[in-house]
Parts: sequence; structure tokens; C-alpha cells
Amino acid sequence: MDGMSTEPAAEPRWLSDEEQYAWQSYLHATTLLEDHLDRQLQRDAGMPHVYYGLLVQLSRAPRRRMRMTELAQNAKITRSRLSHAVARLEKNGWVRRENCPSDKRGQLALLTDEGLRVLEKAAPGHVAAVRGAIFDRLSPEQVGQLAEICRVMADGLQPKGADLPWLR
Amino acid sequence: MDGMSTEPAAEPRWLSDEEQYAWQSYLHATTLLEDHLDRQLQRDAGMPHVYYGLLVQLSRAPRRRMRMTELAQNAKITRSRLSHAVARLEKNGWVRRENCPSDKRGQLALLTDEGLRVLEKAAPGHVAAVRGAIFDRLSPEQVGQLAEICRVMADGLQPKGADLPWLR
DNA sequence: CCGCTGTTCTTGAAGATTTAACAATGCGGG
DNA sequence: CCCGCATTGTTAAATCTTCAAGAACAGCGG
Repeated sequence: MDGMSTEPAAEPRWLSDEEQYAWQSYLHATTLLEDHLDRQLQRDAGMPHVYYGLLVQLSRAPRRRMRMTELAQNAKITRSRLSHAVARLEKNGWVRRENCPSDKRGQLALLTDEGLRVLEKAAPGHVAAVRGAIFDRLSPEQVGQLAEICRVMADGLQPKGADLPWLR
Repeated sequence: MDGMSTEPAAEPRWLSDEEQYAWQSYLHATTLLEDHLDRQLQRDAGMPHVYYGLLVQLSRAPRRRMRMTELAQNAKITRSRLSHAVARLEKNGWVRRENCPSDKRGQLALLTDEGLRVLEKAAPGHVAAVRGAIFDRLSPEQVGQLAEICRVMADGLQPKGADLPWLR
């Protein structure tokens, strides 16, 4: 022993200057982008970004239907949050609920025709916003780097606790 | 003319496969990370990530004081949101308000001693979480790439409308 | 000094999210 | 079959965010 051992983790390893700069940049970029997309979609489609993502998921699903839990997993949100979101989307007439035939506990969320129309109407503007914020400004190499970086990050974050024991 | 001209923007340019993949990865990574940090800080410090960021800003300011507007700019949030946040932090005794001497409209938010203690107590865990999610998993080159990518993104997103005419 | 316009910050209400708890059902072993 | 435990989805309450509106002051031109 050379002096101490009851420390929880000795002196925490702070971030280097480069790391601090990267972290700061990350926070600014992600905050501004999420804000930007939220406002764009709220204005053009009457819903926040997350809700839009739910409609996209449903539009890609087999019969525009998906189990609640699966939808929540894909969207990376809790089931509770999804419940509220679907309730709201249902009020708008963009989504409907259906009982799952194979599991009496289950519910299917399904995209209505009206929901599909709203989605198709909002999609171009949304893509343009994403493109304008990212893909029109980054080189193809950077896009590849971003994808790989995010993949690594997401890999390390697959929740295992509480209400989000998604994956594994 | 070859057939039409009233289109808003002809056929929108959709995302390529690489771009879709990158976008998907980005959404997953950022959603999971924000979630992770929010829970970590809520558990260990009793506040969400954004509020923690406010305390950090204040701790770095000259006399642990900052004008509301400047604080909002640095944190990339609206003044309204900041008002509510500071009200909550004030209830916790972690922040106090002070009148600005040079501008009777102005308010200073200041970090209290108790707020500083809370911050110092939570910082190691927070840094560890950030490190574990990002810097322990990325190569130094990737950290550099991420910083540059985020810098470019943030550059293109400096809001000019409505309540966020920050910068310029 | 007045009036005009812009900035600063706050507020209330509506909407969104989190957390913990709960009802209902599925599933496996005895 | 029945029990115990896990899964599915919902709900209520507390908290947080957004949006629109407004009060108070600053700064400028006349």
C-alpha cells in the first residue's frame, strides 16, 4: 500500500482539453439539432420529433402495425412514454389501437390512412431539415465516421436496468 | 417547360442508404445517451442533465454569477425554460437570484455554496458516465472527428428566429 | 422629457416525460 | 390444475418544457 485505499475511486479522471472540447461541441450540436427538428415538426406537422419517429416506424412495419413493446424498443423509449404518445396520436386520428390476437395482454398500434397522409406531407420538410443540418454540411468521410462513432456509443448504452431491459 | 412548375421543390432528395444508417445510428446513440445521463444525474444528484449543466456554467463564471440571458445562451435553452429551471433550483437552495446592478431589468443567477457542494459531489459520477459512454470507447482520432463533426453541425444551427436569436 | 421600439425576464396554461404502482395475462413447474 | 413469477400495457402524480402573453426597463430620436 502506498498511502490510501478507502477512496471510492481515488481522484476521478477528468476530461482532457480535447475531450472537454469534444463533449461541449457534442452537447451544443445535439441540443440545437433536437430543438431545431422539434420546432420544424411542431410547426409543419403538429407533433414533436419523437412522435414523428413513431409514425415512421409504423409506416415501415408489415401491415402498418406493431406491438407496443416492439415499437418502444425501436424508438428507444419506455413503454409508459409510448402509451402517452399513442394516446395523443390516437386523439389526432393518426394512430389506432388494436388487440393483439395472439396475446390478450398485447396491443397493436396501427398507422391510419390519415396518419399516413400527415406523414407523407411532413416527410419532405423533415428530410430537408436533417439534410440541411447534417448531410449537406459533412463530407462523405465524415458521415461514415459519424455513423461508426454513434454505432460504438449506442452499443455501449444498451440499457439493462429497470424498465428498459431492451436487448439481451 | 417540360410538364410542371408549381411543385414546392420537385421530388425531395431522400437519404441514401449510408445516410439513413448514419441518421439512425445518430438518433439511437443520442437518445440513449441523453437518457442514460438524465437517469444517472437524477439518481445521484436529484436533477436532470440540463439543470446540472446550468450549475456547471455558474461554477465556471467569474463570481459564480451570470446574467440569465447569457446563461440561457450558453446552455442553448430559451429564457423561459431557464426561468422555470432557476425557480426550481432556487427552491432546492442551489441557486439564488440577484438584481443586476447595471441593468434594472436584469437578473443574476448565482451558485450557492450548497449548490457547489452538490455539484462537486455529483461531478465524478457524471464524468465517469460520460467517459464510459464516449471517451473510453472511442479512439483519440474518433474523438477528434466527433468534435469537428459537431462543430460543423452546431455552426449551421445557430438559431435566428423567434426567441432564440442568439449570436449575431 | 416624451414617445417609440427593443430587450430582459417572468408567468400561466397546455403538452410531454418520468416514476412508481397496478391490473391482466402468459408461462413454467409441481 | 394451481401457484409463483415474469411480461404487457396503462395510469396518476410530480416534474419538466413549450408557447404566447405581458410587465418593467433601456435606449434612441425628436
